[in-house]
Amino acid sequence: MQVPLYQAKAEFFRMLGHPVRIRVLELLQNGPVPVRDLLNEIDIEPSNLSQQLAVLRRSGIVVSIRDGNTVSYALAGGDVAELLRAARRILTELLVGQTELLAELRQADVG
Amino acid sequence: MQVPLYQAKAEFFRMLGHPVRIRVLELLQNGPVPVRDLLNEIDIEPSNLSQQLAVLRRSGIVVSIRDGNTVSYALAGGDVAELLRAARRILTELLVGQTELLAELRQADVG
DNA sequence: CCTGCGATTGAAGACTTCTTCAATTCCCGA
DNA sequence: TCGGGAATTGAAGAAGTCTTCAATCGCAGG
Repeated sequence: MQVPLYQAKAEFFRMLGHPVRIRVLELLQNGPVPVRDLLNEIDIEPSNLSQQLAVLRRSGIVVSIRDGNTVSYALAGGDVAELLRAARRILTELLVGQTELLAELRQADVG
Repeated sequence: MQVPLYQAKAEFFRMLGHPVRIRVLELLQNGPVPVRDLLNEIDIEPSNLSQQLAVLRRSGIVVSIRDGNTVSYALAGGDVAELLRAARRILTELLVGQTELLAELRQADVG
């Protein structure tokens, strides 16, 4: 392997590290979606969406399918859902942790 | 929720998007590890490691524990292992996809 | 108290990534 | 073949992240 695995992983996570890209992946989870519909959901300029779609395409996690005048995107394979679920689980813990911390800080204010 | 969830997720993934941070999380999976040992494994300047550890700490995914003169880091909670496994599964698919693509390109060269 | 080691911090410049713009491609229908 | 809508591209400035440096903190031992 030319590229060390931990670097490939880091690149992979960086690819996920953008709100629009996350939303797109979530929207694609029930099958292909036309760019037009993504634009409807996401409230962003078309060219910006295209840029983000290009990032996803380059990584290989999605593919684009042209049908006449409309282009649709679809997940390339695998269990993206599972990844996002795992992320949500951890994220939930982290946010709970922060809430508790916040509560303690408030206590400290009062006490 | 003040911060939309998809933005929190994006920040979370961005936090993971660095080779050193990934390695640290992997090294912490069997329990706390002193900074000294991390430095031994990772080949990076101490101050750089500290910066990356600070990123992890700020996100809440790890905590630091001081014992006399040595500081150790530990996972704050949850199933980071599962997340990394899910990531590896997808990553493997993606890399296989790229390898196949490469093979096709070579075919095209010959044919 | 002072020295030294382990680790952290803040700041600055190099480097990446984001957003936006104008220009372009692709395809359909007239 | 021309017009027009859908989507993409390339480029440029703004914004963010990385690496490194010197300075600092905290603690143990002399």
